[in-house]
Amino acid sequence: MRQDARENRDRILAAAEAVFGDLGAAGSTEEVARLAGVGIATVFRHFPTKDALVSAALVRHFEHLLTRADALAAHPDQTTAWSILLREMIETGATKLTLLPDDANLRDPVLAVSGRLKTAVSAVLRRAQEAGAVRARVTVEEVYLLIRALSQATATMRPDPPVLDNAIKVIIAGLATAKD
Amino acid sequence: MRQDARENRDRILAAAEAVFGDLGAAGSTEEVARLAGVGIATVFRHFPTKDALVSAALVRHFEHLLTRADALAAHPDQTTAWSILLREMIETGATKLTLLPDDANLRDPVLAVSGRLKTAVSAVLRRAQEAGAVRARVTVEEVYLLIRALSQATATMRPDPPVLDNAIKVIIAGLATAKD
Amino acid sequence: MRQDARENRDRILAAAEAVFGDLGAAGSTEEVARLAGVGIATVFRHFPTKDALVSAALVRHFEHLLTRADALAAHPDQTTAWSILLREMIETGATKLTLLPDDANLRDPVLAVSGRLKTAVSAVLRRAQEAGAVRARVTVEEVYLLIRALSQATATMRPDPPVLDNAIKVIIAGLATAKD
Amino acid sequence: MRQDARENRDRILAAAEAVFGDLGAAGSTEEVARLAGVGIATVFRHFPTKDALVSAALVRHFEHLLTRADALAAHPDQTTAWSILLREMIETGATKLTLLPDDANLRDPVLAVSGRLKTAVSAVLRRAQEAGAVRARVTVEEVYLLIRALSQATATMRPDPPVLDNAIKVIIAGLATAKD
DNA sequence: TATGAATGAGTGTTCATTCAT
DNA sequence: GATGAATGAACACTCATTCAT
Repeated sequence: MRQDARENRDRILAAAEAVFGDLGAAGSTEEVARLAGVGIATVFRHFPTKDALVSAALVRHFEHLLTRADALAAHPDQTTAWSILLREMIETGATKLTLLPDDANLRDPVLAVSGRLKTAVSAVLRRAQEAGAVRARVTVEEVYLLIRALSQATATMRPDPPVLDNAIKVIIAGLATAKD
Repeated sequence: MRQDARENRDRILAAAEAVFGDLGAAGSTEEVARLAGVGIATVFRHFPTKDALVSAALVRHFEHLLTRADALAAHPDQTTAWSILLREMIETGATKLTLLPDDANLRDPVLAVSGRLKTAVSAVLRRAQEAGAVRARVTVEEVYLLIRALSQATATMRPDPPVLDNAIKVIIAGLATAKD
Repeated sequence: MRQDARENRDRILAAAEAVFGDLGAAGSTEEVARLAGVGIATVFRHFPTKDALVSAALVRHFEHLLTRADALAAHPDQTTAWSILLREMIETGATKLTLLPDDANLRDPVLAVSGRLKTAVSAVLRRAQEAGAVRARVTVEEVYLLIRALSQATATMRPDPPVLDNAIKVIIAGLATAKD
Repeated sequence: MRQDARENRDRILAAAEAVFGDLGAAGSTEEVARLAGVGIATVFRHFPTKDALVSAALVRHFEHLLTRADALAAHPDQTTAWSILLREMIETGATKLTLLPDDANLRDPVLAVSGRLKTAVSAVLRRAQEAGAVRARVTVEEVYLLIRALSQATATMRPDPPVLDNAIKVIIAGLATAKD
């Protein structure tokens, strides 16, 4: 791939994240092209389908979160690391893009990276549990559900920051104390 | 209104709740008509606009929840009442339909009934606080955000029931212990 | 036909003239029903088709003009009679309703009464020619065209009354002096 | 704009003039597309709205007439020039398209060009008055009403050419002799 | 290879006409 | 005989996707 092509690909992905992050998958492909400053056909040359574009944007986002999770795994204070990761996943809209019609549309690459992400999050979670910040019986499944729920709600409902903050604190407190 | 008309109206509303609950407001009016077993024009005779249809479905849902909240306000054990209400609002998809483009589209009746619902929920919440089941500093705002988030996520992600159950327990525990 | 049925028929026709006179054939049948204070099905019981309704309204209008033309034929001053007839046909919208898609839709009764009207107008015209108020070579065809044109324009463009008045004077003067 | 696009634009405008000229603004956009030999979406790419399409067709027509009026202003015989202009405006359907629902829909460009056209017509009219071919008291308002009326009638009623010709002669004679 | 014009299926909405009450 | 609810075909307009330049 030539360099200008790669640059275009990146600009398109960034635009896609902006557009679909705001509007969900209801955002239009043409809007993505406009924001990226390229023609619509260029978008389709890089991503043969709208679904493919959304998937690629998801992958990009998951890769970024994966990097963060790995970094936080090395944090000296695992209690703090855990709450930072939680907050970031919610606030950066880990799943803004999960509004996809149905999961069957998700391409393999998405499943692959989201699997790796889940593993990384599990690792941070386990350390937090060892540090006593999260109850032992909590699994990554319910944590994921809570993260995705709040993250999606943040994208669609745009709550006041202090309200969101309090809600996150409730979850952190709940994870620390919930009896199974 | 004639009896057959009223029956159709009900069938249309039920269909609308199913369609928009699953797909958000992106669901199509024609799909609603098909599911209700009526012609498309019949839908528009009853609800002059897609917005009006979505609003009416919302109102119906909110009215049902309002009834439940009022009933639970008389429950002998307010701690239990609170957790039942929370669970029901999440599981019956209190806000499945909240994916509306923007709240400005919401007709007055929606605002009216949703206002009354919030008041009723606040009442149950306050009793739960007096019973010590919820921390005093918690406000209805963050509770609402958490409910809507989980309820929306339930509609779009269809988590396994035990996972959802655990997530709800986390929230209940968090509300009981979160420091402000 | 029962008396109430006949009354309904008349109310419907009057409403049709009002609605179609204002909006052309683009006016809606339901609006006619509303204005007449009857149900939509009643309109269709009396006139099986929208075309039939428009035609009937036309006939009514033409019959009224026919009466006027016959009366004016007996007027002592044929020059005055002619200009009165012209003015009335234009101002009452003799052809407001001529915006019909195509004349093929016009039912026989319309053709019949419009033929009789044309004959009556021709008679008044001939007298005006004998009185010297209109040039001999003028035929009823061009007069009709001018009347329908101005009448239609009056309905669709709603000119200021003095402007319309001046335009009518131009036509009357032209008819009196035009060389063939 | 690419050349094929410009060609399509022209074909669409020509089709629009044919369709709306015949049927008034009641003609359908799909019919325009069919006649132009393009897909419906192509029409909307060029003209974002039906109103915009009708307006553009109007502008095209008015611009053509404006050119003619300016040319005729230089004609050596202003009496002849006047009657030529009148005839052309009527026969080419200066206002075929004036059946628009309401003038509020007319975009600024339409108002602009129609204003310039009226000015140009006024100039030719004034010269004709100076040449004695039109009475001094006649204003452009009543001339415009007559032109638009006959032109609209020509479009909707398709009179025999000699009948139309005679009607135009009546108007020309009337303008020359009408007392105010 | 990148562009932007063209496409056709789909969406919300209206309206003449038919049918159950 | 009158009512008003139901119907489906049509219309204006949008959007993911393909094709000529």
